[in-house]
Parts: sequence; C-alpha cells; structure tokens
Amino acid sequence: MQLMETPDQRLSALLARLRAHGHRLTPQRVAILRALVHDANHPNVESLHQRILAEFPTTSLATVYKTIALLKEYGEVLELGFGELGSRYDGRRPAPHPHLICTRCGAIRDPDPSGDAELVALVERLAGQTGFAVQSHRLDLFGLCSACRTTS
Amino acid sequence: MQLMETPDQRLSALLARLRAHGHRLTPQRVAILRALVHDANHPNVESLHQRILAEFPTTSLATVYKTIALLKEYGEVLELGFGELGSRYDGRRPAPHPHLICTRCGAIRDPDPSGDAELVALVERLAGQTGFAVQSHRLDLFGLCSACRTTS
DNA sequence: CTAGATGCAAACACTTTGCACCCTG
DNA sequence: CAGGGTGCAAAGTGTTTGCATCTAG
Repeated sequence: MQLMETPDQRLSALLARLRAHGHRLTPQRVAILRALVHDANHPNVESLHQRILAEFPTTSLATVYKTIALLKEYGEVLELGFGELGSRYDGRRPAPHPHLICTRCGAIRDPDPSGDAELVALVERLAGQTGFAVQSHRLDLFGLCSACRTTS
Repeated sequence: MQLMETPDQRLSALLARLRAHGHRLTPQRVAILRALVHDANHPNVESLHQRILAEFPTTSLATVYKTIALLKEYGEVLELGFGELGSRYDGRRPAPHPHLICTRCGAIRDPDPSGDAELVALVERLAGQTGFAVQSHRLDLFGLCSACRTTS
C-alpha cells in the first residue's frame, strides 16, 4: 500500500484535473502548481510568487492568487488563513488535518497522520452533543518546533 | 463546585484586572467589556460597536479595537481570526477551547467542556511525536447548527 | 492636574477586481 | 482565432496608527 503520493504524482493529478475542466495549462500556472506541491512548508502567496519569478520574471502576484483561487474551487488546496498574517497553503493534502505551527521560525509541518482517525472521532463527538453537522474542521497547534526549542 | 462564572462575575474580574494595572475605567470601556462578557455568540468588533453606540453614540470603532487589544495583552480575551471575514471574540473563556461555527447563520457556540481533557491529550500526543512544544492550540468545527440544519 | 483614553481620518497589509493585451488549445 | 489567462493598477476589507482633544483618578 502506498502511504502518500509523491509531489510529482500529485502535480500530474492536479494538471489532469484542471485540463479535464477545460482550463489552460500556461507555463506560469504549471510553475505555480509545481512550487505548491514541492514545498512541504506550507508556503504563502508571497513565497510562491518569489519562486515563480526566478523562472518567469514577469509573473504577477494576482496570477498566483487567481491560480490558488482556482484550486480552491476544486477543493485541491487547503488554505490556512492567519488573519493579518496572511494565508499559507497546503497543496499536497487538501483534506483537513492538524498543523504544527512554530511561533518562532514560522515553519508549518504536518504531524504523523496516525492520529487522524482519533481526531475525527473527537470532532464528531463534540458536534454530536448539540446536533451540529460537521462539514469541515481545523486543528492548529502553536508552539516551538524542535529546532527552535533547542536554540537560544 | 461552581462550573462557570456568571457574566457579571467575569465582568468584575476584568474590571479589577484593568484597574490593578493602572488603566482607567471609562464609561465606554466598561460598556465594551460588559457587551463582551454578556454576548454568548462570540461577537465581532462591528457588532460590539453597534451595541455600544446605543449607549454612547460617539464611540468610535478604534476605541473598540483598542480595548480588545488591551484585553489581549492580558490574555483575557480569545480572538478567533477568520482571515478576510474578520475576527470574533470570546471574553468569557479566554483559554483555548473548541468552537462550533455555523457556516449558514454565522453563530459560534462552545461545545460542552467535557471533551476538553481529551482534546488536550490528543494535542500533546500529536506534538510529542516530533518534539514540538505546544504553547496554544485552536480547534474549529465548521458545519450547520441544529437550527440551520432543520430549516430549508 | 496630567497621564492615559477617545475619536477622527489617514495609513496599512493582504486580497480581489477591472480591463487591455496575450497565447493556449 | 476565440475564449481563457496574464499583468498592471486601482479598489476593497478589516485593522492599526498619529495626533489633537478630553477626562478619570
């Protein structure tokens, strides 16, 4: 059994999905998708844009925003909004899952997926008490990653 | 054993805390705190402002923001940021706890606190796997409240 | 009295939108 | 070669800030 798609497999799936819906695969768009699925640190729009500029120097921020909006329409990207601090994106695992957010260095990583089932059970239990029908959920843990914890 | 402070007890505690730190208790400020602890639906700044205007018609939005910022400094209000949709505030239970957010009517309510211990345990387990030191957390459930679920 | 609070408007950060031009399919 | 995509700048949203005026203690 395969535990997780490779970034390139994921990229192919996204490209196929867009193509199937009649969207064009422009070089900029492909580059944005590639950056999104290869970056494990849940990039924000600004850092995606920087990456794309290296390859396509005229790419605008608006194009990055529009491409992400397109992926959101198809439920293919998970948006982690942080108010005034902007949003970070997970293009690898679009289903809800917990995130570990380092308040010092800003890194965001996924915990091991082994606890996912337990989280879903807890979510359903919390909701069930009051007849709430859950559509989605979000669990964020804020703190210090192991690297930051051991550094002055 | 008392399960939860009454809103008025909570208000007194907040006023005492601010007074102890040398802050002035202006009528507007007291009104904002009162609105905050009496509103169980996690109000946003705009709705707090509307409430205050009824009593003090010249109150500005900036004053509401500043008062909330003050409470945040002392960890006496829980801010639930929702990106472009603005923030909602919980002045009754400033410690992290789950929220049930209705995507139809916008209501936000707390589930029964009985599951809190289990959530904390799960949080610590998810973090422990990778040596992450949790400072805080946030669990939001999005869906339909029981009223909205049974209405066309 | 005087430090701290208020209220207005301008400034801000992130995101979205309008529109002329461009290029994929 | 037609309709979707790009890129620029302008508009929007919620929030913050500067500063003159006011007021609680």
